[in-house]
Amino acid sequence: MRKPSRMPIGLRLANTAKTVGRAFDDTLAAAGGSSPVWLVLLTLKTQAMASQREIAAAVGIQGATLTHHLNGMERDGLITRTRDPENRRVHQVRLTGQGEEMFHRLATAAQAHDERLREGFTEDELETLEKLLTRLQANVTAPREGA
Amino acid sequence: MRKPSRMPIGLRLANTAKTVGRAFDDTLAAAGGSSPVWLVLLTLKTQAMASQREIAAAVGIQGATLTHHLNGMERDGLITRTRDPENRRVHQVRLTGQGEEMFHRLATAAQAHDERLREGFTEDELETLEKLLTRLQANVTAPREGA
DNA sequence: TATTGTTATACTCTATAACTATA
DNA sequence: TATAGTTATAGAGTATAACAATA
Repeated sequence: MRKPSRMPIGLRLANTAKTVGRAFDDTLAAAGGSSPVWLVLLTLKTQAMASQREIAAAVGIQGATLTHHLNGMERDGLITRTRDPENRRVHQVRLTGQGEEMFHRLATAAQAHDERLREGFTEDELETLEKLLTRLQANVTAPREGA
Repeated sequence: MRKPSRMPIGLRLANTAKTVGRAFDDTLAAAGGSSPVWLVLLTLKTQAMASQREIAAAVGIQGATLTHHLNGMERDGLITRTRDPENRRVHQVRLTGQGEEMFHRLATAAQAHDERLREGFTEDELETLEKLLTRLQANVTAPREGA
């Protein structure tokens, strides 16, 4: 006879994500950034030639929401937006020097956060955790019969 | 030689929580509720005699934020607030009949969500996941030398 | 017509500061 | 003075709908 999990796994996940996410937000804020700004910068550096549609998809937000963040980032001198001469509908988003600096500052902060997070975990445990999280996400992403 | 985790675990956690959380929000919304309302109702049913301070702590929000939600829930007829005659500073929050109904509706929705989430997981895996999440949270909750 | 992105507007959750009532 | 809670205000993140520009 085994004692079942006493708490819904979704609630456990939400609690953990809330606590960890707030700690991360604090870390980013101390470095002068925020979570969406960091995700946008990371996407720009990782997927160099991304259109705004692609960036929004990568960050997991709507296009209009991305525009909102890009407006702020442009105002703060982190990015520039210019039209693509090949297809003038597309706006090319590029990092400025300040944007590069911000990226590196936030990358450092993010790395410190992640090292703190990993403390006491073995590589195997991290891999296990990552796989379990992926499966959890898949369960919710998979199309349902009813939908 | 082992291949290290390719993605920061914090990012993996945030992604999963975002996807799963949104699915849960949709589920609750379809049942006429929301995440904070569900957490408040759950706390009221679980810790019967909670003061607002305790409810706020259990839900993980500030007192003023809780007041905001309770105002909405009172307006919607889910709860009543009366002063405790023993200590008139304390407000006793109680579920109305409608509040009970809402609780059961959301509980059903939450259970369905969690069953979907657990699909394909063994009890052992869920327990492992729960323990790993708890350790992750502890890493961020623990006091730092620098703080 | 379809696609890319912006503008206008608004909603939800959250928070801090100042306040009232009570002890 | 200290505690419980509320009010006023604001800010961050997100979203939808309507629109403009381009293809």
